[in-house]
Amino acid sequence: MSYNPNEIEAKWQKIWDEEKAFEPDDALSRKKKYILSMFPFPSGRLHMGHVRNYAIGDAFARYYRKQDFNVLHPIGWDAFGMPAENAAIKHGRHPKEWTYSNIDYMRKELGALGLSFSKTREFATCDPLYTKWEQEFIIRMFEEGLLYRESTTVNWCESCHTVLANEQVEEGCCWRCDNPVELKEMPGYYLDIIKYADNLLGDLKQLEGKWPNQVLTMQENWIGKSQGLEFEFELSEDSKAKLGGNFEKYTVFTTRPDTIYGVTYSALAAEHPITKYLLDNDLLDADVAEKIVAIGNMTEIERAKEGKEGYDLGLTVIHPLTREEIPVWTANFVLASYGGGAVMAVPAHDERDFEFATKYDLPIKRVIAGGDDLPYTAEGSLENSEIFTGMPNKEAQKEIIALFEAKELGQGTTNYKLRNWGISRQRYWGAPIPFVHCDDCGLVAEKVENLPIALPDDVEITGEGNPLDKHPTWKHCSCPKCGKEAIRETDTLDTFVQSSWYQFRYATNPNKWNITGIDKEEANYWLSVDQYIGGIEHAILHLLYARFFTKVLRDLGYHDIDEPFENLLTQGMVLMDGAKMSKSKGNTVDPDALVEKYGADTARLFTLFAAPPAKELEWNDSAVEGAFRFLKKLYDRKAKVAGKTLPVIEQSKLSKESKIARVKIYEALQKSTDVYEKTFAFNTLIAACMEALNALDKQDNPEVWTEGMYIMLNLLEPIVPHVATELSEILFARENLGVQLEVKEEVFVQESILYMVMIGGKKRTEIEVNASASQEEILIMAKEAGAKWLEGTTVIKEIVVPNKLVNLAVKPN
RNA sequence: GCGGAUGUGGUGAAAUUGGUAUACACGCCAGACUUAGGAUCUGGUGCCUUACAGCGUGGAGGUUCGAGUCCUCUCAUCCGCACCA
Repeated sequence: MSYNPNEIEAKWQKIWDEEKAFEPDDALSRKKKYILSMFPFPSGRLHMGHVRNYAIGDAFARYYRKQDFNVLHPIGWDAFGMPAENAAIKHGRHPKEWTYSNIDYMRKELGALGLSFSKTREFATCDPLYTKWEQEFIIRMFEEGLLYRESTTVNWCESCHTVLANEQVEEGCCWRCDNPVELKEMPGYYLDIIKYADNLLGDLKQLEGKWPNQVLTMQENWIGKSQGLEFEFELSEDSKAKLGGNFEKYTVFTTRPDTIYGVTYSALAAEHPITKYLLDNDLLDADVAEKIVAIGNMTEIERAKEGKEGYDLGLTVIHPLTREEIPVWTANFVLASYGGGAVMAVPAHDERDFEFATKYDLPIKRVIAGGDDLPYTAEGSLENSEIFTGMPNKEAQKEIIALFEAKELGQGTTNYKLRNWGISRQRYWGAPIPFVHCDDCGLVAEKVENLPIALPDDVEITGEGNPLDKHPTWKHCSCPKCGKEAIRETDTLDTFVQSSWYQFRYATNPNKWNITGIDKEEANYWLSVDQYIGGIEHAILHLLYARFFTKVLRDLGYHDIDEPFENLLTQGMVLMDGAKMSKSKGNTVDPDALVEKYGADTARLFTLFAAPPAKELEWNDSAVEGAFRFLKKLYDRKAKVAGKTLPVIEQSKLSKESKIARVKIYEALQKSTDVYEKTFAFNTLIAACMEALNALDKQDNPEVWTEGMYIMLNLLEPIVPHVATELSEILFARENLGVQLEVKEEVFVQESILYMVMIGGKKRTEIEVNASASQEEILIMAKEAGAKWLEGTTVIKEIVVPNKLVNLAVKPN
């Protein structure tokens, strides 16, 4: 009978289902592996990126199950989010109905791929039982002062009608819809991720070698720690008067305190309170005011493109050390969001300050020696710096901070580029933020016993405004504290909040899901995730948030884990004609059609064979055919197998071809451990199996065939589970899938070895040498064989690399 | 500009970590079987050569008996961040 993947795959999927083959052991006593592929958003259909992601994860899970680990390999649905609301607007479907019906369809698609997921631990993040615990965490964070509400300038996406976190803005545009982001002043909820910045940065060290370097450096840069001096500029008396006595001083931050004597002006952001005061009180020329307002309305990206622009504010401050009066400007390159929105400017030693000073003809004072050209930003000794003159600048940085601290003028401090995580979204399809606004009590957390605060089903979704806010009754409630009439918060949580703790939810036994969010003992047993697999696009977003949440939940006592994901594999994209597959480009391959035509095993085999997992995968229809051909051949060779168990083979009686076949088989077995535990190069393991099958085909010993198939099916089971299990069932009653296979060293012992003979570094000839030959004997043979090339030369060095080659270094006579 | 990667046949890619470069697969060429084949099987396939030889891992140097692998410089491509004071 020929290979019929659809029949075989349906059969085994049913059996695995009935056997509950992939549920983890609740005993928590065995050694464990937690294998996790990033969960999908239920968009409607799987795409090839999903197939790749889950094929990789499934290979790990099945491999470790065979190694007798207790394996947790769960799947769920990242189910809240904009597209559900867009579907509601476009097709009039309720987000909940849309989401759950998509989940039902995609669950079937995953099933058809034969993925070994736990069925009992599946959930969707929009399940009320998930929301309930998430809201509890949020309230706990509020109680601990990690969550606060504040009105500030936010990133606003007009197309999504919602606020975005800094991490969700890519080159000034919305990460989801690519619409340019606007700045808007509005209230929102924030998680104090900056409080954990140092912890998040420091723990990256634990991940070195286990996470891709690229991801580690991206996170490091994103956190953006810098150390320096923070001090205050006192306004001159005239300036204080001009500002109506409302301001005395303002704070600036510098990483270059060594250049403090080179300060020739100070610059404020357009959003700085002093700038605003001047604008609000008409204290600037009308045309200047207009231009400053225009700057304030630009995004940071737009400002960067504009080039340096600024205006004299007509104010002066006092230099803290020299007591000189220094002019104050506003400048478009000063960021409101960093370092207090004000800087000291040292044009001689900073490129931006230099460019600005040159443009506006501001003084430039050199204070670091070195080089001829300004700005000079490298190391050097101080000059024009009073008592610090002559001191190396590195040393001066410390000394000057010490001086500021001694005189109580400022202090050494640390700044981060990382901004606090804005988690409120003005959308319906999300987890409600569990707070209430009370006229008397202010912002009050909902009582934990009232959780979950569920979404109302009867909403009208038009795309205009927040449906929760417009709902006639939902937001009206009583204050959890005083009982008076109050208004429920209508913002919902960023969907990245859900994906920040789902790894803990899977670890909690489903029979406890209604009594606890995270079971501490189970979390401590299962976490960290031993192997996490997902796309590089989450290098900052999800992976930073999930690390943050893990640390916060640890500190709140929910578990004792420091890092959620021990090992990270970032898979490459699936491409077609060199471009990312996308519906709009029309270059997609439909997984359903692929499975229908060739079967899931071919889809999985091709995906793992065509490229190493971290690299981009270029789709190739004929290579898919090639993968299918290999499986057909494998299936066909079942006729060659004679025994039902692993035979004992007498090596010495085998033909040369049979010996080679055994070597190839055992090489593949050796490779397997390496691939799953170190290199993740599934493509090379598959290649090794192909080589083994080719070598088996060149001989006809039934015992060698039996041994070969016995081992090879075991090795291939994680990759092509259906056909491997089917053949194992037919040939070996599946006995070969459960055993620990051992490498037989005698297979690699050779009676004679082929040595390459190199003369003068060039490959010249080969010699066949008895395995027991001594080094001297080998050299004599090599010289005989290479006599032709040794004529007229003297051998000056003889190298014998055991089992490989002889190299004779020569010089002409 | 800063940071991270990657450069190997016509293509996707290997190379036990310093030891016969191009395994495995796709494609291509030839042949077999066929009424036919976009099916299957067999053989061939880095470049230049009739052959011997020579040349070949982006480029230029270096270390070494020996370099795809180590060092220095350089070029190209991709990705991320981007006025962070």
